[in-house]
Amino acid sequence: MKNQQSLFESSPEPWELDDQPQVMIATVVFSTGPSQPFDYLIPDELISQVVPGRRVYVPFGRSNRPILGYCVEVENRPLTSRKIKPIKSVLDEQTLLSSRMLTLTRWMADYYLCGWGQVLEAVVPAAVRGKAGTREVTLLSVSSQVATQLPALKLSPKQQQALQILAVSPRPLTPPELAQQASCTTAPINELRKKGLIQTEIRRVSHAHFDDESHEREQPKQLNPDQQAALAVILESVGAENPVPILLHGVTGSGKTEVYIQAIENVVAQDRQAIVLVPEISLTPQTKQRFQARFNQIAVLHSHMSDVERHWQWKRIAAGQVDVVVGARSAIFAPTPRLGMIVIDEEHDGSFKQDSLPRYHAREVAAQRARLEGIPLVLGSATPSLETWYRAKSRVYQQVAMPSRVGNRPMPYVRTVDLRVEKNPNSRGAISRQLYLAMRRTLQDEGQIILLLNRRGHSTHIQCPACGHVAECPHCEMPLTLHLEIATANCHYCDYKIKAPNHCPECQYTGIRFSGIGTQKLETEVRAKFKEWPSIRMDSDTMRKPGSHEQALERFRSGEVRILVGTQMIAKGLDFPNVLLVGVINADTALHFPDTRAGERTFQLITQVAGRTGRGDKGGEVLVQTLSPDHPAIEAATRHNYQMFAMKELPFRREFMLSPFAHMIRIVARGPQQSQVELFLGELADKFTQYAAEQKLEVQLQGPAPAPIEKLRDNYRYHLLLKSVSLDAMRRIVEHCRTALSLPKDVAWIVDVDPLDMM
DNA sequence: AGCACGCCGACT
DNA sequence: GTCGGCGTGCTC
Repeated sequence: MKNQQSLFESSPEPWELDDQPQVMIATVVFSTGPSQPFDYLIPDELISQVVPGRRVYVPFGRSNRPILGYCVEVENRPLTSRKIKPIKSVLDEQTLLSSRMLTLTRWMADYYLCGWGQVLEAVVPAAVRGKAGTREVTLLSVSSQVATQLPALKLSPKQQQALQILAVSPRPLTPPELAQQASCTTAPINELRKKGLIQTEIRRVSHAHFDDESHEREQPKQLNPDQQAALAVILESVGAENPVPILLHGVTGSGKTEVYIQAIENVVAQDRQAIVLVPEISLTPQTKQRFQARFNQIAVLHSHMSDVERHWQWKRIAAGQVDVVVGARSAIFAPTPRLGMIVIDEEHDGSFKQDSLPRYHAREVAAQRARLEGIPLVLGSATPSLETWYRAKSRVYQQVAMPSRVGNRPMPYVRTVDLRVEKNPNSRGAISRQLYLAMRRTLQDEGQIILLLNRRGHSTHIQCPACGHVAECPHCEMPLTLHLEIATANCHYCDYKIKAPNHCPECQYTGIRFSGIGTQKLETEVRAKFKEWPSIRMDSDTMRKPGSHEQALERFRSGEVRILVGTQMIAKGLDFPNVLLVGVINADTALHFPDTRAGERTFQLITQVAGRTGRGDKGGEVLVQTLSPDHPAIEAATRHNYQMFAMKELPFRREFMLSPFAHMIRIVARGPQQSQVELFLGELADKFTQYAAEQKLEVQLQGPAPAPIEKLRDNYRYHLLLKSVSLDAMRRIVEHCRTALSLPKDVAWIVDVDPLDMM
């Protein structure tokens, strides 16, 4: 590797090179420990096995303890450094990463400031690394040579018989099989192996098999002119040399999925594969069915998959047997051998950003992968991220719009309900008079209703009216949420829970108050007000069991359930034509978060959930309850006006040097002692400033300041924001300071490049 | 990340 | 005197 620090002071002069013996050297990276690459000598006998993308055991450190690393490069070059150790052995028979995937992961390590090995560990599923569902078997056979001279051999009776049986066996046998057939123990068999009369082959076999159920097939749908135009743009770039990513900006219900599918059909017809990324919660049976009905070989990668199946699917994909891979974030790493297109549906969705190491954004990784493979990337959304929108406006990306719904259905009519003036004594609770009447009307018209409330639990606030005491998590100092069904007060940031208090723990007053509304309380209110209509609640509390999601949606689809209450998991992708009313209980929940993306998130959530109605012939309407009906994000969402939202939001982002006008790196430090954490991050900030000045790097520093979640699981948290037009400048600073500052005993810090979440 | 090396305090 | 505390620094 070029960037590896040499143990020698200088590399040999050109005239010395001829005399240097050329040797095979492998560059190896590790998933733990030091993040820089290390060179190892490849022994002659391993030359054919040591291949980039396979794992190797190498001696490491003074004690030469064997550790596992990824070979990322093999090179024939003169032996320059004195200290080079040989590779011990090779673990994988097959390459885990193609050279393109190695390039991609290398880019990720550079971009997201983490070790290459750490990236590889995240990209290759644990199930694949652990070879889940496979087993090593020993297969015995007799070589044809030995078989011909069989009668001439002098052997003990048992050995004679075992050898005879093996010689006539149509397939190789395992030792226990042979022992059974020859009715002997493995002892005589081992004797034969020792004598070299039996050939031994050790093979890894898979026991897993997952049947491809046959699926009902569907024919391509007729496209409307907008869809045809969009498809044409995408297909044009399928054949292009270096296609530019395409933003498919289509309103909810405009038929984006059909466009993706027909584009992918074209790719598959050319014997290439496609990857389709969808948000975590959109990975529903409907999504799966939709693709299964149109493609022969698809792999759906979801989080509730067993290790054995995950490994099996990975192998199928790597073998080129899969045409379309559908999955959440990590499906971007699917080992498709001839990738022809990447589609990201709902590209604005926050679940494409990983919140653990490496903190990548699948959209950015996809853009990079598409670039490396020279293939189109299609980004679809009704509410594009401002990053993507801005790139499209600046002609970095191409844009196609689908401004109307399929079948020329109108967009649903959206009204706001101003909660500030709503003071009807009949409507105490979460449902305003107006929403109540609309619900009544909808139910009488045989329609279905979706109610969105983005807070789970029963009551979000537990406070004593006598002394003012608020029930808080002792580990996170955040208010506890009452969960009435199990009579507990839970922390939503860690797993702390206590029995629901019936008196104040401070002053013993027995009238402790539960206020603030969650989905659970809303459900109770709905049941009380609409006794005769069945309802169902979907949030992470009720959808815990595998299959419960499917079951709940099926009950709603069938019409058995008329009212669906839920958190944001019901805001996306659902396509039920009989939903005639959507109610947003509180549009402001996300609005007042101390986060620069609060407006964007609110706009997206309202627009998305509003899109769940008006999908049939009976139209649809949306009621948005809010305390701030004049907020630009809410106003834009009620008018289905993305442009209006973007034009309000972009100048703000420009002024405050926020994405997409600048890059940001967020540093979060945490530790059990507040002063220590604060002090450390202060020192780090000083180091940053100092180095930036030294190197004349234009970087803006904000903080250190307490993070919005100041304490989490007994750890105090502080953060520091770096902003700059040049991501490279910031990366250099962080990289430099990472080594220049020693870390106090129990303080840890993380680096988040292009953060989405500021909590 | 581990692990060796090293430079100081309480024991046989 | 030496056993072992954990504070630095190196690992191809």
